[in-house]
Amino acid sequence: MDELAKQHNHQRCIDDAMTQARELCQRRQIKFTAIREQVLACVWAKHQPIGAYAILEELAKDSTRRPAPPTVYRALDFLLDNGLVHRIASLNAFIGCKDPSHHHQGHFLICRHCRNAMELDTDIINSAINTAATQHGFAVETPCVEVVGCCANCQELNRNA
Amino acid sequence: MDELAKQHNHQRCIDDAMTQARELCQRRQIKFTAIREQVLACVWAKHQPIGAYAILEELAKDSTRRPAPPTVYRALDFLLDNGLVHRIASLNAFIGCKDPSHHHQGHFLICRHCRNAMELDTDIINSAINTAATQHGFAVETPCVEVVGCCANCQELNRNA
DNA sequence: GGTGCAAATGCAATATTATAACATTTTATT
DNA sequence: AATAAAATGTTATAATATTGCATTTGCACC
Ligand SMILES: [Zn+2]
Ligand SMILES: [Zn+2]
Ligand SMILES: [Zn+2]
Ligand SMILES: [Zn+2]
Repeated sequence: MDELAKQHNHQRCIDDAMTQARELCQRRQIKFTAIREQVLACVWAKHQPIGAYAILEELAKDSTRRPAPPTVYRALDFLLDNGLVHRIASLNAFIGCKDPSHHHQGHFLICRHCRNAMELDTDIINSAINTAATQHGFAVETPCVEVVGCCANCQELNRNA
Repeated sequence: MDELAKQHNHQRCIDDAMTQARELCQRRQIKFTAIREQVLACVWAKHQPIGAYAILEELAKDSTRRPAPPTVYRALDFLLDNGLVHRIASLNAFIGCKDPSHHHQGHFLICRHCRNAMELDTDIINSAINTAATQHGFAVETPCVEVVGCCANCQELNRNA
């Protein structure tokens, strides 16, 4: 069964992520301010990548006053710099990183139906990229892999439909 | 020596691309109109991905009247649909496809210094992606691989600098 | 040659994503 | 308290992309 299927206790995903973030910021002596925490919570609300302006809408709901775009983008920049979120270029959207303590550029499987994105934790793809790049004398810095397709859960649902 | 190095005769890249496009459109009974041809020529002017608005500027130079954004985007949509160009999501830019007759999603090595993008023609990366995806029951549709780094030529130049 | 249709283009407005520039507030340090 | 640095607020604007509708063009049909 896929980790994103119905049974999964998402509150635990959220709690884990927020706890990891707090601890990571403490270790690194950087500030996990209220805004940064709110933005990270928005990002972790779902396993679907969320856009900056959608985050802005969420923040507007939670407090009486609506923050301006730079507020959200600055928080996102902080979270990106510290590896707490990844940016999905092909969607102009952001998603929480499941392993922020270890610096890396995530690879994502993005379901076209349910919009969930899953971060891969395999080295297979990086190896293949390095092999191909090396053949051309190219020095890899930041590989960006965003695979659109259909997740296991949605394939199952479509079979039953 | 890298194919993008100084020796390479780029006029030939352009001529080949335009000829291929004309023939492909003829075979498929689709229209290679003047605008589409101009846009494709802009895209092929360099090996660097070019943005839609930069294309628009180029078109404005060549004729007295400046086209509106939809003109360029429609031509790009046509070229994308027919595999004549690829979109580089991480740059919001477009680049000519070097093998439009064979339907595929390109993988790109993008140099951070000279901005040239090279399309890979290897299956290694696709295999790795499929392997990783299959482990999660994910059905791959369109893999997007955009690797930023430093090309062979620029590494050479930096060594000498 | 005209008629009608579909595809392509022109055009104006607007949506979406992201950043620049500068003011103000907060926090930590001396 | 004085100072400096970091973070946030605020306004405006840049950059990318799309919607909706009018007009033109190319082409099949009569
Ligand atoms: Zn979850
Ligand atoms: Zn799905
Ligand atoms: Zn060339
Ligand atoms: Zn280079």
